[in-house]
Amino acid sequence: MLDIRLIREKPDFVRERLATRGGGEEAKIDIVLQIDAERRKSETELQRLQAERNRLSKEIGAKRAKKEPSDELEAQVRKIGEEIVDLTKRAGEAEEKQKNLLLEIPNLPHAKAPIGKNADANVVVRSWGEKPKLAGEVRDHVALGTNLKLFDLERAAKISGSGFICFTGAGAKLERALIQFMLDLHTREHGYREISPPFLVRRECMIGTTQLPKFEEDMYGLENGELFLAPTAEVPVTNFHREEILAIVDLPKKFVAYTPCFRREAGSAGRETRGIIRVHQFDKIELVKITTAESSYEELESLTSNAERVLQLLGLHYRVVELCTGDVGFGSAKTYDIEVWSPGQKAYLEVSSCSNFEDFQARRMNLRYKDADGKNKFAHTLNGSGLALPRLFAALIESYQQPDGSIALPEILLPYFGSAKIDKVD
RNA sequence: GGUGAGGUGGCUGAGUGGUCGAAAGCAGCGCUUUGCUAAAGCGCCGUACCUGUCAAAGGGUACCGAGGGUUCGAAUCCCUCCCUCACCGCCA
Repeated sequence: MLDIRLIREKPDFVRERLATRGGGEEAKIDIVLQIDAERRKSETELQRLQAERNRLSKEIGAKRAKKEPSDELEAQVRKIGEEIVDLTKRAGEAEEKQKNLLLEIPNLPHAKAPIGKNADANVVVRSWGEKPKLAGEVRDHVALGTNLKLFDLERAAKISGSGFICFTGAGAKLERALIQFMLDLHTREHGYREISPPFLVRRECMIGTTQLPKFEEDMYGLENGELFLAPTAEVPVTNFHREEILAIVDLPKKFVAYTPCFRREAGSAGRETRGIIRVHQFDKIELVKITTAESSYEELESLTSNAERVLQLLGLHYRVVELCTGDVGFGSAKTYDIEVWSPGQKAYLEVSSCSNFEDFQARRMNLRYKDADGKNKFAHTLNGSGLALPRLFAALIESYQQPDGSIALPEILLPYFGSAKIDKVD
């Protein structure tokens, strides 16, 4: 949520930054300003009347104490009371309207973000490693996985419909090994605290991390829209400290969580849907940070490199892309996507999206910290996958496939997986 | 699911219709005294919003779990809901 005071004081600046997203959101600014002016007018008048009522009520109390008549004053206050009822309703409505509108205005992209309409304008900021030189026929993860029975998409569909994965045998074990490997890496070497959160989250939390109200059709809801299946651990973990005031000495907070993620993927039918690349349920390791305004961009760099480390240790080629203004997510000011190379797709697959939301989410969830001067400030929140599993799984088996159809796993997984290769159905 | 107890400021905890945004204590901050430490004394010390201003000071309103109601006036009375704790039942 943008700060209404910023909108009030620098409307041109806000409009200009929003316009770089190319979504026409800047048109909402005039409406917000108009509602804000109305709201404040009713509020000021309301408060004037309340002050008057308080004053007269005290007089009535004083008169009664002295056993003097107070009928006239009481009639006066009764009349003010009626006006207050009316104005309270009007002020309340204006506030509600303003809040709802503010919830639908996206964050301002960072001042230095590359300007552009869509993903074509994203900028590759670095890449690591090289595309693997594979001997013989290059198979994609579906062929490899089917052959070695690492997952079973047809039976998953029998259970849950299309867009679900059922890992089996060595595939299930590899999934588990990767989870354990990543959790150990982030907790032991990168200093994150492990959280195992609930997967069902309340509506307020979904609003807090910006999945709602705009993207409700992409979410799985239960209990009449009061609970949702979390589409990412970002939701439960970032909201962990919602409505709190943290001590500055406790910042940054760094959390890592392993959870399944549930997404309807409405409207993305046919896009990148082959195999296990885009599904309704997938596992993910998520990194979340809560920090100060001063340090959030530094923390974004380190968070991104913490996620990259997973690919480096697994020896997978990837690149890091900075998203342009037209491609950054609704709540984000700045985002790096980490894209792993998939030999099977002959394409880079997004396995992590590392974002700094600045105070956009914190304002929605009223998450603050007390700064060095004892003043309460909205925290800055960040998150990124570290990493998303099915795509990592796909890139891994494709990159390490052998001419005979087996998979030679990177050494670092040995203690987690228990053997160096997958060469037969288990 | 049932029964009972309870939700007041960073914490503990008073307050049962009027001058209560709320006693007191603890913690925190500042000052004084003091050889150091300690202790004592004095003062300050919630949040949001509106207004005001270059900025402030200042003024005002709201908030005692949430939402309604009664009343001239509600932390206080009434209703509904939520949450926490304890015990019972059921259950992975």
